[in-house]
Amino acid sequence: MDGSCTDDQSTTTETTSTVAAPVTTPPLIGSGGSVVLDLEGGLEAESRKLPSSRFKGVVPQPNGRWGAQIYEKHQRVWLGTFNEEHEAAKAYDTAVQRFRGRDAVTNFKPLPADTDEAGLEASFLNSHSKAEIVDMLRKHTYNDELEQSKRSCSLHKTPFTDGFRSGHQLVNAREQLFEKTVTPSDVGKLNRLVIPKQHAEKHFPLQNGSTSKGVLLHFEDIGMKVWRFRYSYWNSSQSYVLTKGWSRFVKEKNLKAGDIVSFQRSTGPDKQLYIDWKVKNGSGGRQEKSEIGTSFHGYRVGLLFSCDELIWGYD
DNA sequence: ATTTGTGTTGAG
DNA sequence: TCAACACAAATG
Repeated sequence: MDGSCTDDQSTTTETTSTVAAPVTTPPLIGSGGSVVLDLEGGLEAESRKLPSSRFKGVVPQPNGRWGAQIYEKHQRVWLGTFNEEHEAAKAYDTAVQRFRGRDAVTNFKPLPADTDEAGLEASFLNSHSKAEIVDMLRKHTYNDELEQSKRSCSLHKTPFTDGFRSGHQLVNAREQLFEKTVTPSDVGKLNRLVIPKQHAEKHFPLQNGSTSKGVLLHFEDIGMKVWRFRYSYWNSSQSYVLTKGWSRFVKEKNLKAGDIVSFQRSTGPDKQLYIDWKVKNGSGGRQEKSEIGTSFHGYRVGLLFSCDELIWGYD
């Protein structure tokens, strides 16, 4: 039935590219189509032909997913595979801007240029090699890296951010590692939190020997309470997880599915790890009593970040 | 057993 | 340059 592609047939909006791309996709394939034999075995009209994407740089994969690719110097550069067609299209957009410059033709980009955001992303792109950008795209970590880049340099125009150079008030500067919106099972009776593979491997690499038995990680929360979680890799589900100790965190913070947990790490030599959480976005303020009085902490870690270019602690 | 992504080709 | 298609290399 509907199994075949999700032919929304263009929702118009998709062709918002700057200049070209006025048409994208012939409205409808030649109805008459000249294709003499359409009926054949007719079992699955799908099994034979692949969907064919409406987006530039996007190609269908046999398993229903989407691949992104860009060409340079006569050869293809693979940008990875994605579940959603538009994700692949966005990956292409990112790549094409890094490869061909600011005003290359994209699938979406030319959205209301955020003036500021655009500049930040542009500098982010240029501060990385093509290979690095491609790598991020293939690993699906581009957005995280970009966000992190934005945070580290809040170097606006303000010449002096008074209040900061207090000399001794300089608390631990942290960098955001990643966030995860917890699933029902993360806060359920399985007593474990699955850490998305790409983040786990990047930030919490397990040593060869530790893979099976795992390690004990220490995290400090907003109230300076230290949490210890067993971190290991589960071969059965092939996933990285926080197990022992996790359920207590869920209980104390009263975490619910949809809430977001965030992991940070000190940028200093200590490499101290931090954990924080916030209630699901738009969750009309579900504030449980939470005896600990944590009531609501605005997730302000973002303000504590340091920028590599800002040197402060050098006594 | 699946999935990725490369080899290759033909069209634009 | 680009995507369609086939299928081998890579992964699980």
